[in-house]
Amino acid sequence: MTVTRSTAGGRRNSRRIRHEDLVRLRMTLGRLGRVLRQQNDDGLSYALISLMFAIHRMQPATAGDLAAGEGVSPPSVTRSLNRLVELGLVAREADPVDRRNAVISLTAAGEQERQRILRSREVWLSDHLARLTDEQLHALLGVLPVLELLCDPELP
Amino acid sequence: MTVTRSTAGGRRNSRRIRHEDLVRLRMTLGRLGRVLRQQNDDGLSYALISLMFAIHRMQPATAGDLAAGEGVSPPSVTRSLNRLVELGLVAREADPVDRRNAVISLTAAGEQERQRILRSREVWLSDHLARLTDEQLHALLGVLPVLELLCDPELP
DNA sequence: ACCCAATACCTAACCATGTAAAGTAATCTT
DNA sequence: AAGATTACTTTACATGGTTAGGTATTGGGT
Repeated sequence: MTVTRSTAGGRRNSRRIRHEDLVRLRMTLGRLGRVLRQQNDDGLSYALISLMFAIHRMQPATAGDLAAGEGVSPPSVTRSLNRLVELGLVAREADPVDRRNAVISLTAAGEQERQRILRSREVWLSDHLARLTDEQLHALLGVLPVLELLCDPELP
Repeated sequence: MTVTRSTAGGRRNSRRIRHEDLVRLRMTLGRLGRVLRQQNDDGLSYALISLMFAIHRMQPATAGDLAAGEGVSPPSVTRSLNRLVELGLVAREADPVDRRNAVISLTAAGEQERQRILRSREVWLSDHLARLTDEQLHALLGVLPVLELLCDPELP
């Protein structure tokens, strides 16, 4: 990114973002989400895929962990887990120490599927990123931490 | 997990995006979408709000225009429109020239509501953007066109 | 030892919103 | 004028989110 418009006034709140930019940003982010949701790798829905990745990340995780991690209610996770267990992608067993906990992990098949999806996603994203110039790509990656910060749930 | 893959098919990955970055980008964008969907301005759902903005943008629009614009199927739009008409926010009338077309527009109440939502969204986004440094904010706005390009529906 | 509150998950019922398939009315084509 | 096309709607279904309430397990206070 090479644009370096300096804050001429110097006032901290002069950082006022142009109305139009706000709207545009909001709309674009919303749309991106929709597009990504729709790109579901033939077979599993977005929610299930997302959950599998969460499991992989937190393995071994309890159902509650996953709900918190996904920012979703426990019943929602329970239902999704049921589906994944049915499909043989996920194993759910009782924690021997505290039998209230459901300990969740990917089965071998689940891990395999996860990797397949990963590859497929990469292809998809790569195809889309291919439309960007080098600078654009660089800028996008540079902004990643900012995007992460944006969806970090703090402010209500 | 730091493999850089350069797939066959060639040119597109000559840029060698790091595997890890791809995953991170994908995950972050997905998460952002979820977060934004949840921030619904008390009352109307995300889909309805989004539709209202589309209407405003394309006014006067036909139902088909809106479906295309929202990247959603016609029945989905029809139902959402029904709801908005019920709520008195949207007017639907037959095009006198081609009576197959449903001409859609915001009512006065709809426009008022749209502006209310706009303000509310701005507050939300502003609050979140407030956590960014000046450079981060700048970089984010700079990347906007890139994000727009990303969700532009071309490649299947 | 026993009861009771808290915890962790599940079940049930509901809602929103996406889809595909079939229906209806208007228009266009030949 | 008949049939094809177009634009929207209706219908039926799937997914995934919610809240409310149920069940089993744990652990602390008496």
